[in-house]
Amino acid sequence: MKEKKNTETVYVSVAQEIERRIKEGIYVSSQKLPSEYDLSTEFECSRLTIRKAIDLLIKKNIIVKKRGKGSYVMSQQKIQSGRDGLQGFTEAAKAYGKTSDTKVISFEKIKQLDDKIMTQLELSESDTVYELVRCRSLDNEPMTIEKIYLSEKYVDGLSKEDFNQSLFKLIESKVEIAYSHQEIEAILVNEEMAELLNVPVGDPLLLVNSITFAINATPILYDISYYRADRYTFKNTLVRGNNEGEDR
Amino acid sequence: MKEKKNTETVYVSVAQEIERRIKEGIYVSSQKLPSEYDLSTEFECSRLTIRKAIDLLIKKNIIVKKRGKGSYVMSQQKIQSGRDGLQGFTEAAKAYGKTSDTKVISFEKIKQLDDKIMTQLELSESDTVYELVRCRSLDNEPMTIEKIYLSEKYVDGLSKEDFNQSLFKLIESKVEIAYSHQEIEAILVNEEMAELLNVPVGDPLLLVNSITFAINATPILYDISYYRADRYTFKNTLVRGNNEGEDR
DNA sequence: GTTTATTTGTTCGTATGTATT
DNA sequence: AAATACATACGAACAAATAAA
Repeated sequence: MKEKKNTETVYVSVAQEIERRIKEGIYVSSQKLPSEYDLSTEFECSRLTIRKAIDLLIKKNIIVKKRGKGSYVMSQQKIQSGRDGLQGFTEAAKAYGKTSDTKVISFEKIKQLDDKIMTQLELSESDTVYELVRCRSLDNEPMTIEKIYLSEKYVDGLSKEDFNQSLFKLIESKVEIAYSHQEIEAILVNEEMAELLNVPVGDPLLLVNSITFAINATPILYDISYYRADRYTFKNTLVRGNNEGEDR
Repeated sequence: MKEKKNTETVYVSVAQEIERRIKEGIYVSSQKLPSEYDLSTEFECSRLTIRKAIDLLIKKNIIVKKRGKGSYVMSQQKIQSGRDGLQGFTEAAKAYGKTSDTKVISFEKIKQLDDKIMTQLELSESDTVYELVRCRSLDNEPMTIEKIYLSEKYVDGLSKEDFNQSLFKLIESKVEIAYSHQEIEAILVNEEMAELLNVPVGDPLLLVNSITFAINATPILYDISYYRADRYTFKNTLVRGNNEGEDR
């Protein structure tokens, strides 16, 4: 173990400082930031380093740039599901100052699984698949039910109780998680879900299907999540294209 | 306005070539790309240029990188609402090989507008606001109803017929659009929407509220869109954080 | 209306650090 | 321990968009 901890990379710490100034109100929304050149002088680093720092903040949807004009602080800053990537539930709970809780409802071997899911997981009929059903609550109010399907090899040796904690942490000891594709749609609650989520039948739900992959594009798990629509929304920021590729 | 074609920037054309190879199947999903060094040799440019090209493809969710390992082609490539930023409807239509169509239902001055919306648009009671209601169809099937609220100054001199085309194009002649915040939720269809969208009352809908801003963080328009849930889903890709800033 | 200054965008070259195999 | 590959950082230069003189 070497203790070069603080290293912090210049551009990350510059980004943090700029972000701090925005939060402090030193750089106000709708105000132009100092130019890259000025910032590089102030922070005593190269302009490219400033650019990298600003790129970070653009990725975080805090800043927008315009060629020939300058960099601007973006209006507001919302909590976005998915902004920091996967695993947003517990985070979001923290951000709203709520307690979060995960309960395992069932965990069992599945004999017959939907063909579409099997195909997407790149499994054949001979493979054994497990189904994990969990209920996640905010402030003890059930918010979402998730059904997760994963191949035997990722849950080998694990039992029901192990899944009360972060699923990703468990799986990442076996394989590295890289990204996931998700699809959001709206449906009506059925009896099964109505009971689990404690809402009346006929209420709308947000249904989120997602497939999670490892770095080498191997599908790891298929997740079907049902969110109470009256308590949960997905937030998002779209930035007007920089016209890189094609026209629109 | 001249239409500058590609080739001008090295890293963009490199990115396009790499993307082409992925589409052609030369670089297969789950396969590692050549190293940045090898690519820079092949394309006869600096490694930084390759990195910028790859950064572009990462932003497009086509590639994922892992420090010390390499760059990998991401599995699949889905059409994402919002991938190219705002104004996805017509694009998405094209991608699915469908015809799209926009009809103006109404366009009129509003006297009393919801306080929340007025606040978000940073307008006072004395300001005049217009409401534009449009219906957008795919293959002549109504898909979404959008209610758009904007200040008088952006629609000055325009009449109902002008809005059958792209709203953004119209507005961008007056002010430059930079980004928008959106929020997705699920609701049940009411009678008004049921009729306009031609679906039974009680069906679920995707409700998308969005605020669009100019570069200087001035809110331009407030958009409330209702999407038929049985025909429309939002797709998204979440990438596992690179642990840049804080911990999570 | 043309020129000039400012500001971001792109690209090269070079060097060193860090993670993985 | 060594080779490979990505990450960070510096300096320098010119291009292109924008706004001001």
